[in-house]
Amino acid sequence: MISQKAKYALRAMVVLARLPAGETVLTQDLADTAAVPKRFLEHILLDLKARGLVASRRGKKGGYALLKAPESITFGAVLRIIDGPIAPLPCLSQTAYRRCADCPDEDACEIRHVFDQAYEATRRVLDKLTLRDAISGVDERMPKSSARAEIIQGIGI
Amino acid sequence: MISQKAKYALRAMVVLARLPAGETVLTQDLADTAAVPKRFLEHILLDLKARGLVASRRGKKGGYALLKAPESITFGAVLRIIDGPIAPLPCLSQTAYRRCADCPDEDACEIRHVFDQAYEATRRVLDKLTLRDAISGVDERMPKSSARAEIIQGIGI
DNA sequence: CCTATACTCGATGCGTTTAATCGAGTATCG
DNA sequence: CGATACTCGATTAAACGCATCGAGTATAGG
Repeated sequence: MISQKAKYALRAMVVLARLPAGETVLTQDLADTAAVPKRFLEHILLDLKARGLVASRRGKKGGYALLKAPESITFGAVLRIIDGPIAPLPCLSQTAYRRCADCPDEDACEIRHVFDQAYEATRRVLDKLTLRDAISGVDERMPKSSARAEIIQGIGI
Repeated sequence: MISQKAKYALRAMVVLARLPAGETVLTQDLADTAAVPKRFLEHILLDLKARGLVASRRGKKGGYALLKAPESITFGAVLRIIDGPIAPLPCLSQTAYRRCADCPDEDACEIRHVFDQAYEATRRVLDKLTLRDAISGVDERMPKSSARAEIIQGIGI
């Protein structure tokens, strides 16, 4: 199960992905739209910002916007930022490899071998599907990727 | 990530799957072989027993053995017993469906749609691969499925 | 330049889960 | 009948999840 926090993050990112080009959204509005506790959302957005997925502007007329095009933000990327490694075993993680303490030989580990296959199947989905995939088909009239640069420009990064 | 407990359970089950026909193994020996704290293993085995995956005999010459053939015990089955639902979202679980509290319309949930695909990919692996798959190729001289009935017989279930 | 607005961010609370350990109880073999 | 070994509820310490609070800082607009 993914964490509640990850669910919040993904819902917020989907809202941001639907945002018209050049617009930002206030944390409060984002919290209302995505149904996320505002105080909690702040922390989530800071994490996403630190990893370069969103940008923010302070003060009046402030708010958040995506820093990358929706089609270049995968579900896997968001999930890793919020929940950490997706891999079912630490010894399978690409982003945070850690040897199992009590495992003498990884290549001989039957459990690792099975979960390797499971993980690969999962990755093929989560590292492929993007925010664009999530919102397309549901609402066709949204800002196209070409307009995304303006948002970044407009926010002054 | 799967829990440490699930790792223990799977390691223990792999050891049991390798056991020659008709034999049982003491909890202590199983704990040593699979590198699991004995006291903790007892609880794990009780869970697996309650769900019909293993059988036990008390007293001298007691111990544990598989109650089903290794090829009919999937990794998913063990995982569900120990860690609960495998599904990344409660609203996707077949075994423990639960609506997300703040979701007005499941069919319109973009997050659900993406994770549905991820989950299906995972299930295709975990609900297909069995203990037999795990041990075959690593050690070819092990009890074949036909011998499994004797174990069940021998243990008096 | 001043102030209302809104992002920043460390600290804290607290209930749940995880990963065990303990000890008393009970069944079984020889 | 006694040694062995499974049974099982109680307890525990640490970590984690899910937030909330308050003080701080940057910015737009008057």
